[in-house]
Amino acid sequence: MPRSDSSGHVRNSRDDVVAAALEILDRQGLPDLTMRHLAATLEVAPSALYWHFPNKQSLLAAVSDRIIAGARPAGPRARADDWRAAVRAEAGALHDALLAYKDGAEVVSSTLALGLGAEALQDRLVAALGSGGFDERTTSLAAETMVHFIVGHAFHRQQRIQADTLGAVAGAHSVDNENPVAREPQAFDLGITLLVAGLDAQVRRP
Amino acid sequence: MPRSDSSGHVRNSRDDVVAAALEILDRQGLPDLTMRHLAATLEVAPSALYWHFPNKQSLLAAVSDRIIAGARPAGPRARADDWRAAVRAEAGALHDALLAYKDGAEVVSSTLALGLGAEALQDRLVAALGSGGFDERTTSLAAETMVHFIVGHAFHRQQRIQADTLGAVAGAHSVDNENPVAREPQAFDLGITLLVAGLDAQVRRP
DNA sequence: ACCTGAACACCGTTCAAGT
DNA sequence: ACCTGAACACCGTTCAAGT
Repeated sequence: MPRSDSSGHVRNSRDDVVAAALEILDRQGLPDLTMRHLAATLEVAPSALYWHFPNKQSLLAAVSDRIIAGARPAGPRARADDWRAAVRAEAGALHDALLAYKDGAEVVSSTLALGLGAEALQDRLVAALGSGGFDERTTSLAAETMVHFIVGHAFHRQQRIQADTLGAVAGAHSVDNENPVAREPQAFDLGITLLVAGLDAQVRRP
Repeated sequence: MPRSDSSGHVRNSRDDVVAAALEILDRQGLPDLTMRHLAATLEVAPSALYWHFPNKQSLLAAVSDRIIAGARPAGPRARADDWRAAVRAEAGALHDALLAYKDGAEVVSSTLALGLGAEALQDRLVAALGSGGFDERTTSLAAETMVHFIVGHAFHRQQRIQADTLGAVAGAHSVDNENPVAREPQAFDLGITLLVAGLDAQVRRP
């Protein structure tokens, strides 16, 4: 929450800026998340944002980190020694977090690719894989593969949701049965199943 | 190759435009591939490009399709019944194609996510999986998972190459032994191995 | 079939200066 | 510690008109 000083001027903290950015992202989408638009929302000049962040990319990195930090595994906590359950829970939580904000997957994807922040994604999967007894190399590689799948899948899916939203206005046809978005959750689970099965095989025949 | 008409004016075909775009991409990178810069290269006004393409995204989709079409499996052709070898060959070829042009993975990634073109990527993997005897659903899901991995991995890697290129100028330190890019090819193979092993398990216990 | 010219409505970023 | 004002150097896209 922004505070005003003694003269009534509103002053923003770095967190205020990130929160406002996240709100624009979720309500309007990434194309509308411009420095100028964000500044207008905060009622400051665009140049004021550069006191908080050196450039737009680092702002987006902060937004990414916040999106990922919001990932919470649902359901009962997995037993500490059940790496399969732990991986499924973590992957599902991360997937949901990316879908929680409009264009969330795209923002995280770009931040990830540029090598700024978002390492939390991989770190959490590495931790979930911990009790599997894999060597370090296999663990980090498996985690990386899963990150690519999770982010790629969420990105792709979020785009289809948006296309469907526009198409629903224009096309006006759409049988629930054929809705490709509706059967997506299963597709995500099956992808994770495939990766877990691959790791399983790796364990038994190393 | 552009042709000139009787009055000596150069006229560009759609293919000329794509070729010029691909050249800018490879030499200068995606940030420099602007409609205005591309137009200048072709010695036309920026608005001329809109006779060939309705917008920039569709231009990038055409560029993506060309990048993917350049993927050629290396080595001897796999036996028709060996889906594991076929998948490995196809995945490797697609990976190499994405890396063949600067920022190639990023261009294909965005086109893919936006749902314009680049379906050839998934189609080729579906074909390679053909002799595996998987049901249609498993096949298309496995192909999709692989696409996410291949593109995500190549994107990530291409970004690190660029960071290293810049860092080499600034940092001036870099022991070959610790070079993270150098040990990447193996990482890619291991990821594919994981996915193939997962499918293998799926075959035996369906 | 392919292009020009001019305009519209924007961008991210820098920097000296202000409180 | 946080912001303003003004400027720089760009963008993608549209559209009437030209050959």
